[in-house]
Amino acid sequence: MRPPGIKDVAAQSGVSIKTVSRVVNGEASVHPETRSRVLEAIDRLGYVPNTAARSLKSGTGGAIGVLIDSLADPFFASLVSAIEARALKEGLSVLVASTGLDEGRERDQLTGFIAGHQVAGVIIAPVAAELPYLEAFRNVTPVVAVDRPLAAFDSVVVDDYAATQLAIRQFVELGHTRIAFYDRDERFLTIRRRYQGYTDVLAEAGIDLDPSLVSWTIDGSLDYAAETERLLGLEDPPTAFFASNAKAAIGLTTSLHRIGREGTAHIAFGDFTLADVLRPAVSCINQDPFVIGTAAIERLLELRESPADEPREWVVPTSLVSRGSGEIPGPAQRHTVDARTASTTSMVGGPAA
Amino acid sequence: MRPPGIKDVAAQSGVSIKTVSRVVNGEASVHPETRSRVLEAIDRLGYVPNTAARSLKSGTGGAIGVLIDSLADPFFASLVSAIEARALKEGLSVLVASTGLDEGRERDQLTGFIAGHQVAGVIIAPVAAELPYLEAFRNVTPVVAVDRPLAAFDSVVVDDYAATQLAIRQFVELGHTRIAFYDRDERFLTIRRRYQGYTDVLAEAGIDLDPSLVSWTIDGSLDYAAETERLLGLEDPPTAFFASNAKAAIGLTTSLHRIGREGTAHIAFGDFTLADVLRPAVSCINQDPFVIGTAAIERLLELRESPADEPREWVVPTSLVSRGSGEIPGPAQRHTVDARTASTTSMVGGPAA
DNA sequence: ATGAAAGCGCTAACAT
DNA sequence: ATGTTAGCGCTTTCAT
Repeated sequence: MRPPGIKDVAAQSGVSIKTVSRVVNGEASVHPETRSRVLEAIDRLGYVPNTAARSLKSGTGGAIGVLIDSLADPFFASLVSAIEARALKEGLSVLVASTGLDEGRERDQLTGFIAGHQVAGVIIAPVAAELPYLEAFRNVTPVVAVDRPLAAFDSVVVDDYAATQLAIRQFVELGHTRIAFYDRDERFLTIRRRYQGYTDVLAEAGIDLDPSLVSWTIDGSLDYAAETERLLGLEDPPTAFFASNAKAAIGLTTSLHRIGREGTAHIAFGDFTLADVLRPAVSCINQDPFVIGTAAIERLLELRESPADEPREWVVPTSLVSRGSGEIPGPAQRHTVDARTASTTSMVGGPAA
Repeated sequence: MRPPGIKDVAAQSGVSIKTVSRVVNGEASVHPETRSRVLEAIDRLGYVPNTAARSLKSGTGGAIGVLIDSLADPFFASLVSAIEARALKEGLSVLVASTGLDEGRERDQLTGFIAGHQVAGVIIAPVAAELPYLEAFRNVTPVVAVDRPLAAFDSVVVDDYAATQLAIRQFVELGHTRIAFYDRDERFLTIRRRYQGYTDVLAEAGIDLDPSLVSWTIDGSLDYAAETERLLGLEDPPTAFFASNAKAAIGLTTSLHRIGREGTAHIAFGDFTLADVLRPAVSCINQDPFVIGTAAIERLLELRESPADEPREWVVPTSLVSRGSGEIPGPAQRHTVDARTASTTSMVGGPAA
C-alpha cells in the first residue's frame, strides 16, 4: 500500500494536482476557500509530499548532507545536533555519514550525497585539504566546511593559532619551561596551526623546543597511557601538558589520574563532560560545537539564496576556561606577568578549583 | 551543470540504458565484455545513480531513517554511529532526526521519513508506547525500536528490571536501607521497569519504600544539584543512590562532587566517559550502545528480506561494572551475602578503585 | 544477452 | 485563480 499522492488529494478536494502543489508549496495565488479545502483533504488522507519525486524534478532534494569524522566523537555529535535543530526549522532533513578520516570514503560519501541524494547542501569536516572534484558542483550544491578549512570553500573554524598561544603563554607565565605538546597530528591543518602557536610562543619566550616533549600521532594512533608514561619518565620531564584536542585530553587526563600525576599542569583544546568535576578541574580552550554547527548551517542557508561571492573563513571565538589544571605553577614562576591577550580569544573564569 | 546520468553512460559505452542499469544493480545476465565497457564509462564519467529517481520508481530509497531523543546524548550518538557503520557496508545512507521527546515531532519526522523520503527502514527510540499510524506502512517499511519497546514492532532493549535488581541488591547486601532512586520518569517504560526492579528488591528485603527518596522528573526536567541537596538534607538521608540513566548519573556525580559528598554510595544505569577516572570511580550498569545499535540494524536488514513473523523483544545483555562507588558499605553491613544473581545480567569487574 | 517503452509523483512552463 | 502537459532519471514490464 503506497502512501497517498498528490492525485489522491486533488481528487478528494475536487481541484487539479497543480493547485494542490501550490497549496503544499505555499504559493500565493490560491483562493482561500480552495486552499482550506485542499488542506483538509491533505489532513484527512495524511498526505506527505514525496521528496524523491520533488527532487527528481527540481534537481535538489529536501535534505542536507553532513559528513564528519565520527559520530562517536562528542564534539561532532553535538555539532550535528545543532545542525539538525536548525535544519528542522527549515523543513530540511539531515543525512549523516562519517569519513573515519579516510579520504576515499570522504569522496564516496560526498558524491553519494551530491550526485546520489541530490542534497540541498553539504556541511563537511574535511579530511583532505582540498576537494577538487567538488568544483563541478560549485553552482549546484553549496558546501561549508567546519572545524577544518577547505580550499576554495567557506569554512567555520576557530582561531587555533591564537587560542593555543594564549594557553602556552599562560604556562610560560606560570614559570613552566618544559611544556609538552600532546598529540601532534600532521594530517590536520587545525592541529598544525595549534602546533605553530606552541612553537611560536616558546620561541618568543626564549625556550628551546625539545622534540622529545612532542607526542606524535602516527598512522592515526597514539597510545595515550604509554605516551604519558614516556614523557613523565624523561630525565627532564614536562611540568605542563598541552592536549591538542579533546580526545587526547581525555586520554591524557585518564592516564595522569591512573598514575597519580594529575597534579601536573595541563590544558585541553576542547571541553569535555566532567572536565569540571575532576580534581584538579581541567582548564580548557572552549570551542562550542553548537555555535560552530549553527554558524555553518546558517551560512549554508545563505549560500542557497545567494551563491558565494568569495569563499571565506568564519572564525568563531573561543575562550580559555580556567578551572585549575592550567593554573598550576611551574618550578620557576616568573614575577613579571605579560599582559598580552590573543586577538580572537578571551579569558573566562570557570568554577574555582 | 547536472551530474551525468544513465543515458550519458549508455551513450559512452554504446549500449542501452537498461544494460547500464543491469550493470549498476549487479544483475546476472550481462556479457562480461559489455559489463567492463559499461563500468569503464561509469568510471570515466564519474556516474553516480540518482537515488531520487530510483526510489521514485521502486518505491523505496537508499536511506534508512534513525529517530532518537537527541544526538547530544552520547548514548544515542554512539548508537547512531554503530548504525551508520553497518549501513555503510550495505550501501545505505542514514537520515537522522531527533524527537526532543516530543510525540508530535516524533510523528512528523516518522511520516517525513516514510512517506516523504521513502526510507528503506526505520530505527526509532520511541517516545510514545505505540504508534498506530505506522500500521498503514507495516508491509512497506520495516521498523525496529531501540532502547525502549514499541507495541507491535520488534525492539532491541536491555533487561532493565533484572539489571536494576542486581544493583539494588548489591546495595542491600552492603547494608544500605536508605536507597534513593534518582530520576524517576514515568514517561518511559524502561524507567518504569527500572523503578519496578528497585521497589521489588526493597520489598523482598523488607525495606519500606520511602517516597521522599524518589526523585521525579516532572515535565521533562529535574534540577540535579537541587535534588541532591534536598535528598542529603533529609532528616534520615539516603546512604546510596541509584541513578536511573546516564544523564542523571552525570548530574548526580557532578553535584555529589561539588558538595564534597562523593563518598556516598552510587551506581549509574549506563556508563559514561571518565566514570572510571573519578574518585571514587563510578560503578555502573553497562548497556553498550554499539551492541544495541548493531543488533537493531541487523534485525532491520533481516526484516527487509523476510517480513516480520511475530514482533519480538531482543534483549541485549548488560553487566554490572564494579569500580568502587557502588561498593561503598552502608551503615549496617550485613554479614550474610545473598548469592542470587539476575538472569540476563552478569557481574564484571572493572579497574580497581 | 539486450532493448523499447511506460510511468513512478511531482514541479515548471505555459495556457486559460 | 486554476488547469494541462511534459518530463526529471531511473526501474520495470515485455519483447527480441
